[in-house]
Amino acid sequence: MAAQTATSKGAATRELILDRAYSIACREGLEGLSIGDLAQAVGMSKSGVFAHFGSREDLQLAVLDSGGRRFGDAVLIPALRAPRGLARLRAIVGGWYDWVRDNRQGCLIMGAVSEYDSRPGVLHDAVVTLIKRWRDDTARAVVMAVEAGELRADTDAKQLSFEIFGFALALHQDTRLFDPKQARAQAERAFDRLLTANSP
Amino acid sequence: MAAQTATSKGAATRELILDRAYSIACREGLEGLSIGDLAQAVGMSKSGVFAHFGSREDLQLAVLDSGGRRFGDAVLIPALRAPRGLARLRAIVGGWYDWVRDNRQGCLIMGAVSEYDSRPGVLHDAVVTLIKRWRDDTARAVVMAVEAGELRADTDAKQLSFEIFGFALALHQDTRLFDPKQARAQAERAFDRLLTANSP
DNA sequence: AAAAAAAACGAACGGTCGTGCTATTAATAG
DNA sequence: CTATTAATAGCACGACCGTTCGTTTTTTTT
Repeated sequence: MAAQTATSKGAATRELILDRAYSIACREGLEGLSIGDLAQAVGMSKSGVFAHFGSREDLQLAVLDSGGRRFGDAVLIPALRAPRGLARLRAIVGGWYDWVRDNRQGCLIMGAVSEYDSRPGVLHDAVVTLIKRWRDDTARAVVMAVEAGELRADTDAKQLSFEIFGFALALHQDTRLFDPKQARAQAERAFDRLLTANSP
Repeated sequence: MAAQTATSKGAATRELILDRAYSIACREGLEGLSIGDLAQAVGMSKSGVFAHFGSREDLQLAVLDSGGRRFGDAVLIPALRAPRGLARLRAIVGGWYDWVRDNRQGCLIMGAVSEYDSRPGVLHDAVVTLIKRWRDDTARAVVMAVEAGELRADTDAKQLSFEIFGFALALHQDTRLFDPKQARAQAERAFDRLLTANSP
């Protein structure tokens, strides 16, 4: 069978479809993503698109998953290159703030949280898993900063990451509703004040 | 014509419709609210419901407006009975936290923010107006607390209300995604820490 | 009680939705 | 180059969408 190409034709177009689907879902939400619109966006027939996923729900799951990967690649992975401790925590938060700025048309994951937070189902579960992992990563970074002696020893990592999340949510909201630059400045300042309040 | 009844029949059923619409939209969002479902929920015909609003968009606007009134009645108005200053600020935040707890099936306004933050139109504008007023009320309460000497004189009211909003957003999210009681505790603590950090 | 006005109904319209099916075309394997 | 398999198109389906319109029922006014 010899060395098989990395991506067969099918997998390649599936990737293309997911790409368009992601950008539609960023604006319209996962619930606002329709197969007809998506097919038109990629220049295929509805059934052609549909065949790649088997159901709308599976499509939504795949898009959500791709959104999680994008965020990981853009924010979490780069932050892992920063040294453990405060530097890495700053990298996470800074990357996240940049993410909010750069995805001005909407953040898929934030939208998905709103859409599925009170609606049971596989998508709800997927959202919970995504956010939990993300939150845990943040808390872990806090713990390492404590261990490095860069934050007070009695710092509550869960509490701190709760507050960090709050600032990011407020930034996200204000960026879209009001003035992005001012929102960014306020978020930066909020985070800095949080760090000084917890500095040893 | 004599003393007219306060509400004609039409206005009364309109109110009933809005009531059901509100509770549907809390779960499904304003975009997930369909006239057919709504008609079934109130036991009327689709066209009967429709006639009260003239268009779906006007229905959505009316529901959003009713949501704003509900929040005002439940949180903002009661807080005005607290004396100016820190007491009133605490009342606003506490009432808000209670609101998140009591609307477990979802907050209409928070959902609307997500749905329309990046989609231009009358609903976007209505959401912005709603949030802006709400935020200004919070900032005003902060200013009065400063004037009363209960917060440091150099307190930045906009900054503080940004952070308060962040905690409420995080509370909202965690309440639905994770553990409501823990989320509440974290939000309380975050707010308290904020106040102590800014106490004179 | 009769007349006028308001409210609700029922049926239909053109669309779009997700989803099956059956062909047909394109990519891969031998 | 041929045989096999994977990928896509085309079409139709039942369901629901928001909306319109004419009719009927209910409420209000005279």
